[in-house]
Amino acid sequence: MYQVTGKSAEILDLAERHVRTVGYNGFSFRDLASEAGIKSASVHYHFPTKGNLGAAVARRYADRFFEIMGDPLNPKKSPRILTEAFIGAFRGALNEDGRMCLFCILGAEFAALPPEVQHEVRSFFNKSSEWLAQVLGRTATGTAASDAELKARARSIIACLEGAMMVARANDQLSIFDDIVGHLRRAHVVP
Amino acid sequence: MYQVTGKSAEILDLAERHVRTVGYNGFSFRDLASEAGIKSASVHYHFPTKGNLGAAVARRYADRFFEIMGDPLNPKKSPRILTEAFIGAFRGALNEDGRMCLFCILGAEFAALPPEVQHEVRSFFNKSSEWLAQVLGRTATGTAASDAELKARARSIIACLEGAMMVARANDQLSIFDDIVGHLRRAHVVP
DNA sequence: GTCTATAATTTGATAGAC
DNA sequence: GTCTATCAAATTATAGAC
Repeated sequence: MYQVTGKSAEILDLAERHVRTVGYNGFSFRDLASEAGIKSASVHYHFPTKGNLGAAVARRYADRFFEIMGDPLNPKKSPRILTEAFIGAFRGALNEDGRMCLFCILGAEFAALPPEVQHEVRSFFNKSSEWLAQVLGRTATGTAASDAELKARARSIIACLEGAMMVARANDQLSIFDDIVGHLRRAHVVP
Repeated sequence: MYQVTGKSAEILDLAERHVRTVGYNGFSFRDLASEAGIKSASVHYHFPTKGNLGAAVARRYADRFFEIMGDPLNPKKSPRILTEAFIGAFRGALNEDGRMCLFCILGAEFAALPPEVQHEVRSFFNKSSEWLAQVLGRTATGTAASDAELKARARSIIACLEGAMMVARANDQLSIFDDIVGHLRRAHVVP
Protein backbone atom coordinates (compact mmCIF):
# COMPACT_ATOMS: atom_id res chain seq x y z
CA MET A 1 0.00 0.00 0.00
CA TYR A 2 1.10 3.52 -0.79
CA GLN A 3 4.01 2.27 -2.82
CA VAL A 4 5.37 4.20 -5.73
CA THR A 5 3.74 2.36 -8.58
CA GLY A 6 2.71 5.03 -11.05
CA LYS A 7 3.49 8.63 -11.87
CA SER A 8 0.76 9.93 -9.58
CA ALA A 9 2.45 8.39 -6.57
CA GLU A 10 5.84 9.59 -7.71
CA ILE A 11 4.49 13.12 -8.02
CA LEU A 12 2.99 12.85 -4.55
CA ASP A 13 6.38 11.77 -3.18
CA LEU A 14 8.15 14.69 -4.80
CA ALA A 15 5.50 17.19 -3.70
CA GLU A 16 5.67 15.89 -0.14
CA ARG A 17 9.43 16.36 -0.08
CA HIS A 18 9.07 19.91 -1.31
CA VAL A 19 6.33 20.88 1.12
CA ARG A 20 8.30 19.45 4.01
CA THR A 21 11.34 21.46 2.97
CA VAL A 22 10.16 24.80 1.63
CA GLY A 23 6.41 24.82 2.29
CA TYR A 24 3.40 24.90 0.03
CA ASN A 25 4.32 28.22 -1.58
CA GLY A 26 7.94 27.24 -2.08
CA PHE A 27 7.69 24.93 -5.07
CA SER A 28 6.03 24.84 -8.47
CA PHE A 29 4.52 22.31 -10.84
CA ARG A 30 7.57 22.77 -13.02
CA ASP A 31 9.86 21.76 -10.16
CA LEU A 32 7.95 18.52 -9.76
CA ALA A 33 7.81 17.93 -13.50
CA SER A 34 11.54 18.24 -14.07
CA GLU A 35 12.28 15.88 -11.18
CA ALA A 36 9.73 13.36 -12.42
CA GLY A 37 11.13 13.56 -15.94
CA ILE A 38 7.92 14.88 -17.47
CA LYS A 39 6.44 18.27 -18.37
CA SER A 40 4.33 20.47 -16.11
CA ALA A 41 1.27 19.95 -18.30
CA SER A 42 1.50 16.25 -17.49
CA VAL A 43 1.52 17.00 -13.79
CA HIS A 44 -1.75 18.84 -14.30
CA TYR A 45 -3.15 15.69 -15.88
CA HIS A 46 -2.65 13.86 -12.57
CA PHE A 47 -3.59 16.76 -10.31
CA PRO A 48 -5.72 19.44 -11.99
CA THR A 49 -4.86 22.22 -9.55
CA LYS A 50 -2.19 22.87 -6.94
CA GLY A 51 -4.79 22.88 -4.16
CA ASN A 52 -5.87 19.49 -5.38
CA LEU A 53 -2.30 18.19 -5.21
CA GLY A 54 -1.70 19.76 -1.79
CA ALA A 55 -4.80 18.15 -0.34
CA ALA A 56 -3.81 14.76 -1.80
CA VAL A 57 -0.34 15.01 -0.27
CA ALA A 58 -1.81 15.90 3.11
CA ARG A 59 -4.39 13.13 3.00
CA ARG A 60 -1.88 10.45 2.09
CA TYR A 61 0.53 11.63 4.79
CA ALA A 62 -2.21 11.53 7.44
CA ASP A 63 -3.51 8.12 6.31
CA ARG A 64 -0.02 6.66 6.50
CA PHE A 65 0.54 8.18 9.91
CA PHE A 66 -2.58 6.66 11.47
CA GLU A 67 -2.00 3.37 9.72
CA ILE A 68 1.43 3.14 11.38
CA MET A 69 0.10 4.29 14.75
CA GLY A 70 -2.66 1.71 14.81
CA ASP A 71 -5.35 1.37 17.44
CA PRO A 72 -4.73 3.58 20.50
CA LEU A 73 -6.67 1.09 22.61
CA ASN A 74 -4.81 -2.01 21.41
CA PRO A 75 -4.38 -4.04 24.62
CA LYS A 76 -1.19 -5.60 23.29
CA LYS A 77 0.55 -2.23 23.28
CA SER A 78 1.12 -0.26 26.45
CA PRO A 79 0.50 3.51 26.60
CA ARG A 80 4.22 3.99 26.96
CA ILE A 81 4.97 1.99 23.80
CA LEU A 82 2.33 3.85 21.85
CA THR A 83 3.49 7.26 23.06
CA GLU A 84 7.06 6.43 22.15
CA ALA A 85 5.89 5.36 18.70
CA PHE A 86 4.10 8.68 18.38
CA ILE A 87 7.18 10.66 19.39
CA GLY A 88 9.32 8.44 17.18
CA ALA A 89 7.18 9.22 14.15
CA PHE A 90 7.91 12.91 14.60
CA ARG A 91 11.57 12.38 15.33
CA GLY A 92 11.90 10.06 12.37
CA ALA A 93 10.59 12.67 9.98
CA LEU A 94 13.28 15.04 11.16
CA ASN A 95 16.07 12.49 11.49
CA GLU A 96 15.43 10.57 8.30
CA ASP A 97 16.03 13.47 5.97
CA GLY A 98 16.26 16.67 8.02
CA ARG A 99 12.82 17.76 6.87
CA MET A 100 9.85 18.92 8.90
CA CYS A 101 6.66 17.12 9.77
CA LEU A 102 4.29 17.93 6.91
CA PHE A 103 1.64 19.36 9.18
CA CYS A 104 4.04 21.51 11.13
CA ILE A 105 4.91 23.49 8.03
CA LEU A 106 1.35 23.46 6.68
CA GLY A 107 0.07 24.59 10.06
CA ALA A 108 2.41 27.56 10.09
CA GLU A 109 1.46 28.51 6.53
CA PHE A 110 -2.21 27.91 7.26
CA ALA A 111 -3.64 31.24 6.10
CA ALA A 112 -1.81 30.97 2.79
CA LEU A 113 -3.35 27.62 1.91
CA PRO A 114 -6.32 26.85 -0.36
CA PRO A 115 -9.45 25.79 1.58
CA GLU A 116 -9.15 22.11 0.67
CA VAL A 117 -5.64 21.95 2.13
CA GLN A 118 -6.68 23.88 5.24
CA HIS A 119 -9.36 21.29 5.79
CA GLU A 120 -6.82 18.46 5.80
CA VAL A 121 -4.60 20.34 8.25
CA ARG A 122 -7.41 20.87 10.74
CA SER A 123 -8.45 17.27 10.34
CA PHE A 124 -4.97 15.96 11.15
CA PHE A 125 -4.63 18.02 14.32
CA ASN A 126 -8.03 16.88 15.49
CA LYS A 127 -7.43 13.23 14.77
CA SER A 128 -3.90 13.11 16.17
CA SER A 129 -4.84 14.80 19.43
CA GLU A 130 -7.83 12.48 19.71
CA TRP A 131 -5.57 9.46 19.16
CA LEU A 132 -3.08 10.57 21.79
CA ALA A 133 -5.84 11.51 24.25
CA GLN A 134 -7.15 7.96 24.05
CA VAL A 135 -3.69 6.62 24.82
CA LEU A 136 -3.28 8.97 27.78
CA GLY A 137 -6.69 7.89 29.07
CA ARG A 138 -5.32 4.39 29.61
CA THR A 139 -2.67 5.52 32.11
CA ALA A 140 -3.09 5.66 35.88
CA THR A 141 -3.24 9.48 35.92
CA GLY A 142 -5.35 9.48 32.79
CA THR A 143 -8.29 7.44 34.01
CA ALA A 144 -9.14 10.08 36.60
CA ALA A 145 -8.95 12.97 34.13
CA SER A 146 -11.80 14.41 32.08
CA ASP A 147 -11.94 14.06 28.32
CA ALA A 148 -11.21 17.77 27.95
CA GLU A 149 -8.17 17.47 30.20
CA LEU A 150 -6.89 14.47 28.26
CA LYS A 151 -7.31 16.27 24.97
CA ALA A 152 -5.51 19.33 26.36
CA ARG A 153 -2.63 17.14 27.50
CA ALA A 154 -2.48 15.48 24.11
CA ARG A 155 -2.45 18.81 22.31
CA SER A 156 0.24 20.03 24.64
CA ILE A 157 2.49 17.13 23.70
CA ILE A 158 1.78 17.54 19.99
CA ALA A 159 2.41 21.27 20.17
CA CYS A 160 5.67 20.62 21.94
CA LEU A 161 6.79 18.08 19.34
CA GLU A 162 5.92 20.38 16.45
CA GLY A 163 7.69 23.30 18.11
CA ALA A 164 10.67 21.13 18.96
CA MET A 165 11.07 20.09 15.33
CA MET A 166 10.98 23.68 14.22
CA VAL A 167 13.54 24.94 16.71
CA ALA A 168 15.77 21.92 16.09
CA ARG A 169 15.76 22.37 12.35
CA ALA A 170 16.32 26.10 12.52
CA ASN A 171 19.48 25.26 14.48
CA ASP A 172 20.27 22.17 12.42
CA GLN A 173 20.69 20.15 15.63
CA LEU A 174 18.65 17.00 16.15
CA SER A 175 19.90 17.00 19.75
CA ILE A 176 17.69 19.99 20.47
CA PHE A 177 14.67 17.84 19.65
CA ASP A 178 15.96 15.11 21.95
CA ASP A 179 16.68 17.56 24.77
CA ILE A 180 13.14 18.84 24.61
CA VAL A 181 11.61 15.39 24.55
CA GLY A 182 13.93 14.35 27.38
CA HIS A 183 12.56 17.19 29.41
CA LEU A 184 9.00 16.12 28.66
CA ARG A 185 9.83 12.69 30.01
CA ARG A 186 11.54 13.96 33.15
CA ALA A 187 8.57 16.23 33.88
CA HIS A 188 6.31 13.17 33.50
CA VAL A 189 4.26 14.97 30.85
CA VAL A 190 4.56 11.80 28.83
CA PRO A 191 3.81 8.25 30.10
CA MET B 1 11.19 54.29 19.42
CA TYR B 2 10.02 52.10 16.58
CA GLN B 3 7.05 54.33 15.86
CA VAL B 4 5.65 54.69 12.40
CA THR B 5 7.25 57.91 11.32
CA GLY B 6 8.22 57.39 7.70
CA LYS B 7 7.41 55.13 4.81
CA SER B 8 10.18 52.69 5.73
CA ALA B 9 8.53 51.95 9.06
CA GLU B 10 5.12 51.73 7.46
CA ILE B 11 6.45 49.20 4.96
CA LEU B 12 8.00 47.21 7.80
CA ASP B 13 4.63 47.17 9.57
CA LEU B 14 2.83 45.93 6.49
CA ALA B 15 5.48 43.33 5.72
CA GLU B 16 5.37 42.06 9.30
CA ARG B 17 1.60 41.64 9.11
CA HIS B 18 1.93 39.69 5.89
CA VAL B 19 4.69 37.40 7.09
CA ARG B 20 2.79 36.65 10.27
CA THR B 21 -0.28 35.76 8.22
CA VAL B 22 0.85 34.04 5.04
CA GLY B 23 4.60 33.63 5.50
CA TYR B 24 7.60 34.99 3.65
CA ASN B 25 6.64 33.47 0.31
CA GLY B 26 3.02 34.51 0.60
CA PHE B 27 3.24 38.20 -0.22
CA SER B 28 4.84 40.44 -2.83
CA PHE B 29 6.34 43.92 -3.07
CA ARG B 30 3.24 44.94 -4.99
CA ASP B 31 1.01 43.90 -2.10
CA LEU B 32 2.96 46.14 0.22
CA ALA B 33 3.07 48.98 -2.30
CA SER B 34 -0.67 49.08 -2.90
CA GLU B 35 -1.37 49.07 0.84
CA ALA B 36 1.18 51.82 1.46
CA GLY B 37 -0.25 53.88 -1.39
CA ILE B 38 2.92 53.83 -3.46
CA LYS B 39 4.39 51.80 -6.32
CA SER B 40 6.49 48.67 -5.96
CA ALA B 41 9.55 50.46 -7.37
CA SER B 42 9.34 52.82 -4.40
CA VAL B 43 9.36 49.89 -2.00
CA HIS B 44 12.62 48.81 -3.59
CA TYR B 45 14.01 52.26 -2.83
CA HIS B 46 13.55 51.58 0.91
CA PHE B 47 14.51 47.89 0.80
CA PRO B 48 16.61 46.90 -2.24
CA THR B 49 15.74 43.19 -2.11
CA LYS B 50 13.10 41.03 -0.49
CA GLY B 51 15.74 39.29 1.61
CA ASN B 52 16.83 42.67 2.83
CA LEU B 53 13.27 43.55 3.82
CA GLY B 54 12.69 40.17 5.46
CA ALA B 55 15.83 40.51 7.57
CA ALA B 56 14.83 44.04 8.60
CA VAL B 57 11.37 42.86 9.67
CA ALA B 58 12.90 40.03 11.70
CA ARG B 59 15.51 42.25 13.35
CA ARG B 60 12.97 44.87 14.38
CA TYR B 61 10.60 42.23 15.74
CA ALA B 62 13.39 40.65 17.82
CA ASP B 63 14.68 44.01 19.07
CA ARG B 64 11.21 44.99 20.22
CA PHE B 65 10.70 41.64 21.89
CA PHE B 66 13.85 41.84 24.00
CA GLU B 67 13.26 45.51 24.76
CA ILE B 68 9.87 44.59 26.25
CA MET B 69 11.24 41.56 28.08
CA GLY B 70 14.01 43.54 29.74
CA ASP B 71 16.77 42.14 31.94
CA PRO B 72 16.16 38.47 32.88
CA LEU B 73 18.17 39.06 36.07
CA ASN B 74 16.28 42.19 37.14
CA PRO B 75 15.92 41.70 40.93
CA LYS B 76 12.71 43.73 40.96
CA LYS B 77 10.97 41.14 38.81
CA SER B 78 10.43 37.59 39.98
CA PRO B 79 11.04 34.60 37.71
CA ARG B 80 7.32 34.00 37.76
CA ILE B 81 6.52 37.54 36.60
CA LEU B 82 9.14 37.36 33.86
CA THR B 83 7.97 33.96 32.63
CA GLU B 84 4.39 35.16 32.52
CA ALA B 85 5.53 38.19 30.54
CA PHE B 86 7.29 35.83 28.15
CA ILE B 87 4.21 33.67 27.71
CA GLY B 88 2.05 36.77 27.46
CA ALA B 89 4.15 38.11 24.60
CA PHE B 90 3.41 34.97 22.60
CA ARG B 91 -0.25 34.90 23.55
CA GLY B 92 -0.61 38.59 22.75
CA ALA B 93 0.65 38.08 19.22
CA LEU B 94 -2.06 35.51 18.66
CA ASN B 95 -4.83 37.25 20.59
CA GLU B 96 -4.22 40.75 19.32
CA ASP B 97 -4.88 39.99 15.70
CA GLY B 98 -5.07 36.21 15.25
CA ARG B 99 -1.69 36.13 13.61
CA MET B 100 1.31 33.95 14.36
CA CYS B 101 4.51 34.79 16.14
CA LEU B 102 6.84 36.02 13.40
CA PHE B 103 9.53 33.48 14.22
CA CYS B 104 7.15 30.56 14.38
CA ILE B 105 6.22 31.00 10.75
CA LEU B 106 9.76 31.91 9.66
CA GLY B 107 11.08 28.88 11.53
CA ALA B 108 8.72 26.57 9.69
CA GLU B 109 9.63 28.11 6.34
CA PHE B 110 13.30 28.11 7.22
CA ALA B 111 14.70 26.29 4.18
CA ALA B 112 12.83 28.61 1.82
CA LEU B 113 14.37 31.78 3.28
CA PRO B 114 17.31 33.82 1.98
CA PRO B 115 20.46 33.43 4.11
CA GLU B 116 20.17 36.82 5.77
CA VAL B 117 16.68 36.00 7.04
CA GLN B 118 17.77 32.53 8.18
CA HIS B 119 20.48 34.20 10.21
CA GLU B 120 17.95 36.36 12.05
CA VAL B 121 15.75 33.34 12.78
CA ARG B 122 18.61 31.38 14.30
CA SER B 123 19.65 34.42 16.29
CA PHE B 124 16.18 34.88 17.79
CA PHE B 125 15.88 31.28 18.92
CA ASN B 126 19.32 31.43 20.50
CA LYS B 127 18.71 34.72 22.28
CA SER B 128 15.22 33.89 23.49
CA SER B 129 16.21 30.51 24.91
CA GLU B 130 19.22 32.14 26.55
CA TRP B 131 16.97 34.80 28.10
CA LEU B 132 14.52 32.25 29.45
CA ALA B 133 17.30 29.97 30.71
CA GLN B 134 18.63 32.85 32.80
CA VAL B 135 15.18 33.38 34.30
CA LEU B 136 14.82 29.67 35.08
CA GLY B 137 18.26 29.70 36.71
CA ARG B 138 16.90 32.04 39.38
CA THR B 139 14.30 29.55 40.63
CA ALA B 140 14.77 27.05 43.41
CA THR B 141 14.88 24.08 41.02
CA GLY B 142 16.95 26.07 38.56
CA THR B 143 19.92 26.88 40.77
CA ALA B 144 20.79 23.19 41.05
CA ALA B 145 20.55 22.56 37.31
CA SER B 146 23.36 22.77 34.79
CA ASP B 147 23.43 25.44 32.11
CA ALA B 148 22.70 22.82 29.48
CA GLU B 149 19.69 21.58 31.43
CA LEU B 150 18.39 25.14 31.89
CA LYS B 151 18.74 25.85 28.21
CA ALA B 152 16.97 22.60 27.34
CA ARG B 153 14.12 23.53 29.67
CA ALA B 154 13.92 26.99 28.13
CA ARG B 155 13.84 25.57 24.61
CA SER B 156 11.18 23.12 25.68
CA ILE B 157 8.94 25.95 26.83
CA ILE B 158 9.58 28.00 23.70
CA ALA B 159 8.93 25.02 21.45
CA CYS B 160 5.71 24.36 23.30
CA LEU B 161 4.56 27.97 22.93
CA GLU B 162 5.37 28.04 19.21
CA GLY B 163 3.62 24.75 18.66
CA ALA B 164 0.65 25.85 20.75
CA MET B 165 0.20 28.95 18.62
CA MET B 166 0.26 26.91 15.48
CA VAL B 167 -2.26 24.33 16.63
CA ALA B 168 -4.50 27.03 18.10
CA ARG B 169 -4.54 29.07 14.93
CA ALA B 170 -5.13 26.10 12.69
CA ASN B 171 -8.26 25.48 14.78
CA ASP B 172 -9.05 29.17 15.19
CA GLN B 173 -9.41 28.67 18.96
CA LEU B 174 -7.35 30.78 21.33
CA SER B 175 -8.54 28.50 24.12
CA ILE B 176 -6.33 25.74 22.74
CA PHE B 177 -3.30 27.92 23.44
CA ASP B 178 -4.55 28.55 26.96
CA ASP B 179 -5.25 24.88 27.58
CA ILE B 180 -1.71 24.00 26.60
CA VAL B 181 -0.16 26.71 28.75
CA GLY B 182 -2.43 25.68 31.60
CA HIS B 183 -1.05 22.22 31.33
CA LEU B 184 2.52 23.54 31.39
CA ARG B 185 1.70 25.30 34.64
CA ARG B 186 0.04 22.31 36.26
CA ALA B 187 3.01 20.12 35.31
CA HIS B 188 5.29 22.72 36.93
CA VAL B 189 7.28 23.05 33.73
CA VAL B 190 6.97 26.77 34.19
CA PRO B 191 7.77 28.69 37.42
C1' DG C 1 11.27 59.66 -2.66
C1' DT C 2 8.23 58.52 -5.97
C1' DC C 3 7.09 57.80 -10.52
C1' DT C 4 6.71 55.30 -15.41
C1' DA C 5 8.33 51.82 -18.02
C1' DT C 6 10.17 47.65 -18.64
C1' DA C 7 13.19 43.68 -18.36
C1' DA C 8 13.66 38.84 -17.32
C1' DT C 9 11.72 35.11 -15.18
C1' DT C 10 8.27 32.23 -13.10
C1' DT C 11 3.75 30.90 -12.04
C1' DG C 12 -0.72 28.03 -12.47
C1' DA C 13 -3.34 26.51 -15.95
C1' DT C 14 -5.45 25.18 -20.79
C1' DA C 15 -5.95 23.50 -25.84
C1' DG C 16 -5.13 20.20 -28.79
C1' DA C 17 -1.89 16.85 -31.28
C1' DC C 18 0.05 12.23 -30.78
C1' DG D 1 -0.44 9.85 -20.44
C1' DT D 2 2.61 12.78 -22.29
C1' DC D 3 3.78 16.15 -25.42
C1' DT D 4 4.26 21.16 -27.65
C1' DA D 5 2.69 25.49 -27.53
C1' DT D 6 0.82 29.04 -25.34
C1' DC D 7 -1.73 32.18 -22.20
C1' DA D 8 -2.48 35.58 -18.76
C1' DA D 9 -0.89 36.98 -14.71
C1' DA D 10 2.48 37.73 -11.21
C1' DT D 11 7.18 38.03 -9.53
C1' DT D 12 11.74 40.44 -8.21
C1' DA D 13 14.32 43.88 -9.76
C1' DT D 14 16.43 47.95 -12.51
C1' DA D 15 16.92 52.41 -15.40
C1' DG D 16 16.06 56.81 -15.64
C1' DA D 17 12.76 60.95 -15.51
C1' DC D 18 10.69 64.24 -12.20
